[in-house]
Amino acid sequence: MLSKKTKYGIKALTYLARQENKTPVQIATISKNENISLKFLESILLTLRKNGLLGSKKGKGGGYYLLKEPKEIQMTTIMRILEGPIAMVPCVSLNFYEKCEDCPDEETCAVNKLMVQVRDSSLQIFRNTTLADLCNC
Amino acid sequence: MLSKKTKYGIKALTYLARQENKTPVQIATISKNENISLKFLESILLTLRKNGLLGSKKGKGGGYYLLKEPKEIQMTTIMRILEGPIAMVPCVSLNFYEKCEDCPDEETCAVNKLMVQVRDSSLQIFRNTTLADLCNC
DNA sequence: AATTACCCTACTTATTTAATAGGGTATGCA
DNA sequence: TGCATACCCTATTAAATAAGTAGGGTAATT
Repeated sequence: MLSKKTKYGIKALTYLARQENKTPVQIATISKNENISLKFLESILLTLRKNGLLGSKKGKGGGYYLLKEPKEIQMTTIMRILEGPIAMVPCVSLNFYEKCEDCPDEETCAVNKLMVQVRDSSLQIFRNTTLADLCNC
Repeated sequence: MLSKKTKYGIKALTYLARQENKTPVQIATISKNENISLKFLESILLTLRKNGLLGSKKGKGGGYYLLKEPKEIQMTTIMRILEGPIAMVPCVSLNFYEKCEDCPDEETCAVNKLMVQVRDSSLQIFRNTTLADLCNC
């Protein structure tokens, strides 16, 4: 299940991507337009800034803005920052790999076998989709 | 993230699928061989029985057994019973649909748009994979 | 200097997950 | 008939995560 955090994050990013010029947009503006709890959104945007997707400007006329062109931002990047692993199990994760405690052998594990396929197909979609594809711009 | 319940369920089902004849297999046997907590496995197998995938036999020589041929059991069926929705958000779920509380319009929603694609690609894999594909038989 | 708006920490509530415990009941065989 | 086997069912719990709340601090702009 996709967390609200990720959902809201994607919505906020598309909102910023739809802006004509790169004027900073206030948190409160996004919060209002996208029906997202202000404080919760604040922490999400902060995460996105710390991970290099957003820039921010303080003081009057301040706010958040995209650091790259929407078409340069892959969904894989966004998903990994907000949601974590793309894979459904750690033992098939490329960026967050962890060995299973049970399961003596990954090679012959039925779950592993299946989830590698699911990971790859999701990955293909997330790689081929950019922020520009998600907003109508 | 895939729940342990689903993971264990798939492992148990493949274990049963690998049996030569359809002799019932005891819970304790599966539990031991697949490193699954006995009591937890018990509840998982019960769910699978109630949903028509497994049959059971009580008393001495009893246990669980598959009701269909492994190649007749799609992964979509197993996933929906154990994990629930295939989709990452309820608003794109085919079998567990729910409208979003936020989000005024699904048509123009960026998250919806993306998650429909992810759902479809996962669905394609789960539909084209049967229990027989997962075990080496 | 005042205002605006980001920045950060800590806390809380609800939900879900992954068990665990402890019996109850049906079946088959001696 | 009785006993052992093995499924069947309910309730409880510990831990983790999600989602949000509260409140104040700090930096930048006008």
